[in-house]
Amino acid sequence: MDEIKGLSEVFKLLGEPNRLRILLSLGLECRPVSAVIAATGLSQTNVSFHLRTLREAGLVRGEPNGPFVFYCLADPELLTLIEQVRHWQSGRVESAEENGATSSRAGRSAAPRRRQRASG
Amino acid sequence: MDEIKGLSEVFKLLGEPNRLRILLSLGLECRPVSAVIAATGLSQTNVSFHLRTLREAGLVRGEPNGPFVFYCLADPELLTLIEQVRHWQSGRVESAEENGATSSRAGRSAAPRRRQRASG
DNA sequence: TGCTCATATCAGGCGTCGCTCATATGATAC
DNA sequence: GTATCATATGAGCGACGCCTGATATGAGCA
Repeated sequence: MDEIKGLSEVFKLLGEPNRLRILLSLGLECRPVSAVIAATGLSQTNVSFHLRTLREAGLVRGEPNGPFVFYCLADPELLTLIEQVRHWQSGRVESAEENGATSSRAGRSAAPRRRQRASG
Repeated sequence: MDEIKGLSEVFKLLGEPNRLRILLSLGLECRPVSAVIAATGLSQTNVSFHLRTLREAGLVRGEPNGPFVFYCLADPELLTLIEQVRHWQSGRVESAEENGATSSRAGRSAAPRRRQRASG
């Protein structure tokens, strides 16, 4: 597989808010599905669905224990990476808020050149 | 905005293969759109579309120069973060290839418990 | 064996978004 | 002013994937 494609697939997995919530709810522990449901407030089937996706991608692993299945990160290093991006993003957000006096349009990063649509 | 939602949006932006290709084609330089098109092989309008998305999200900035618009990363730190994840991912890929003797089903991370669908 | 609880899976609906075609706009040269 | 080149934008289509409701399966207990 194309390397960049494979890399983008990791990002894509993390790019779904509820899936990211699920991963972060695990932290560095192994937790039963019910704990993930309680922590995220998502439905059981939705959690199960996302956990399957994460499991098949190799980001988490499931370990049966009696009637429970405990899920944890397959590699704790992933959490470190996520936290690094999180730290970077929070810095951007704070920086953007400091520039908050600009209008919402400017906040959307106006096109580099003046441009008007004739039909506009 | 919900912090995790905001974080997932960064990942989502990076989770689109062509958008990631565009970002990586910039590297640490400011480059005209035409260079991005040449480097990625994507159509002009598709590149422009993605650059707009990246620009509005604040990941890149565009600088007009004569008839050209040069784009670069708004924060070079982003490239560092991407490369870190890339390094992590390539380690996983190599590790998975070393375990390549397993069947494709096992490679897909079988469900934690034996499960058969009666209607299967 | 039947019941309860925990979890997984299936199928379908619907919203999101990547890409294309057509076209508009800005900058420069003649 | 016109032509050319570089780039941006609008609109629409089709693919994708999240979520839900229904249901299946496994484990434990009486």
